[in-house]
Amino acid sequence: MSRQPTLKQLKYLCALAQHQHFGNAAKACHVSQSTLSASIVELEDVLSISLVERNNRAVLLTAVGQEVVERAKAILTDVDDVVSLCEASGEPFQGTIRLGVIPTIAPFILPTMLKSLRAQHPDCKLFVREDLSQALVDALQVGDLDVLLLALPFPAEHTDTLSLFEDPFYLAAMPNTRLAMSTKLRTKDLQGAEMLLLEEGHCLRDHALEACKLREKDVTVPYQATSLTTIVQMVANGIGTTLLPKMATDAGIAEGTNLVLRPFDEPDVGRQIGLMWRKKTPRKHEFGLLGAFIQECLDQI
Amino acid sequence: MSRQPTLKQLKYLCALAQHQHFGNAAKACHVSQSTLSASIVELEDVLSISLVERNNRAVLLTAVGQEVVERAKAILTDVDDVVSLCEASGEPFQGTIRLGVIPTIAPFILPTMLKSLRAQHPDCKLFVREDLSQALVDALQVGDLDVLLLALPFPAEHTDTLSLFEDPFYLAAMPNTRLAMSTKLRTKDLQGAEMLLLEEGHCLRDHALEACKLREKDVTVPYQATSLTTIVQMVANGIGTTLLPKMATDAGIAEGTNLVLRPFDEPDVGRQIGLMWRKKTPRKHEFGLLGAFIQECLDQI
DNA sequence: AAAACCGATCGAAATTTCCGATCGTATATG
DNA sequence: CATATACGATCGGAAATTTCGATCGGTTTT
Repeated sequence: MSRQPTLKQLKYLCALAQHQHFGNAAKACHVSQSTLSASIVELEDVLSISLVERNNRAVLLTAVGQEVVERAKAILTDVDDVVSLCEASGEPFQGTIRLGVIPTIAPFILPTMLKSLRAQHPDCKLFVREDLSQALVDALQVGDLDVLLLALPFPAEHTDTLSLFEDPFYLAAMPNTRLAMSTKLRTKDLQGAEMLLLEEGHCLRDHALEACKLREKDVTVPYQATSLTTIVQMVANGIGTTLLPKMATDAGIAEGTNLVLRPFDEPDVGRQIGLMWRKKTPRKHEFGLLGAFIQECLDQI
Repeated sequence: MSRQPTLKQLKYLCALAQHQHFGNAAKACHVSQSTLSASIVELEDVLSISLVERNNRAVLLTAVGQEVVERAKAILTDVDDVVSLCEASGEPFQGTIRLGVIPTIAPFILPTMLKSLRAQHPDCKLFVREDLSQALVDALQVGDLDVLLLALPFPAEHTDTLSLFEDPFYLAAMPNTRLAMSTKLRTKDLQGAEMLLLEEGHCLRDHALEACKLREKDVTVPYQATSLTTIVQMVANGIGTTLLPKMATDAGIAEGTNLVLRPFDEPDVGRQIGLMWRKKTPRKHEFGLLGAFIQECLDQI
């Protein structure tokens, strides 16, 4: 009867697969290199198979090793889910929630939300990570995050989403421009305008293009447009026009400028904001309540 | 940062859930009662929640405890799957195969099969368990068995099946009876005959009823008919008639009697024999080869 | 040729695990 | 009502393990 591998061994193996380097993986696991090395050897011994090829300069996973890593990851997140289940089993908002938020939402919601949360649920520890949608989804799927606040739709397997509210786009332009002065504002009026949008990777960019039926070539991509605030400043300096989510304007992103903010005279020009979590999470109910909580926060703004 | 539960702790919890008794669970895990008790306490400590209620005379699982047990079981079989994956990753038939076989197949195939296996794959360790289909399926799903050899169809979730061969039914009757002497044998001729079949729970019984379009009331259920050999002896003593799978007659189950064995003059009167395994098993390929191997064995009989 | 890097290995120390014995409590028995 | 029995919790010490720093042997870079 051969023994079972240990969770620790599986964890170390996953870390090794991620870092491709014994020393770094060990550091990430807060153990010495010798410990991790021995652990991997022991795992290979228990499974009586070679998982890792330590050739010159590179740490490579065997075919079987890769498969084992995949399964080990799943097992580890399943174990984490058990922990989460227990944490959440008391009243909701008692444990730790690891929340991912995209950069075009975070600055406009988090201040209000964190304040309300501390007031209403002082025992809830909220860990927030701000990153692009794809990075957040990746982190969600490997179990580094519990729930995401982002713009939908965003493709992600093994996840469920909860739509919270519509966030309409406003046109932001200088007062004396054509678009600022037209009687009615339609998306087709944007054709040929000098639109400034965030750089590749921001979902706001994609959703704005889609909502306004624009093509890539209609858009001017400014050098290093990494935040909406930057873009607003550029528009205020007459470089072009842009679209801002209502959320951002409500938060006063255009204060201190003389920009004109105009809603569209058409329905459904905007993006959908919602929550996303792993299908298998044991905390669906709590996250549903979190959604309601976020909606309350918005009403207060 | 709270620590992770250990696989060992989860294993002990599952054993406790199964035995509902600390001492017995400990025995099943080959540890002392104190060890298991402490382990459970530690697990509850790590998860900071009560999993087990030790009231008077009874060990009861908390609601959360039950959920944790479910997940723990899944995790443990996933870990076992990793081990299986590695065992099977070398050449097929090198590791241990835990095979479940139903009682109406086992005695007629296993002798030949085990002999061939030892000859062709001396490194393959075959662990065999003989039980009713439902018990085997249960064992398969919790990971106690790797693959089953049984009669299909048999409903089972999360499993795949591989049909191997048809096993026609033969009528077994005394020479001077109506059914033994009729020119052509049809299933409808069985109406009203005194059919002896195995007791409830044997799938052979159900498949025989279905293949011959018989109802429960057409059948005489003898007291304690637990094996085909017993039934054959009863028929040989003139108590009634029965159906025998060809597999059993080939193995000479009716030798030493003067029973008439007649095939039906109709197609598709029989049962389908096949393999079944968990959908998620990493050893599909190996089990496919096992199926081919079994077919070869049959050709030798 | 020397230095730097990387993973394996070893022995000692620290930690954890495990067991038997015992305790406390609740139930069954006389 | 007293005693016996069954069960799980707890404790202290022994045994097993885990962990670390130091070091080795190999390769690559300088």
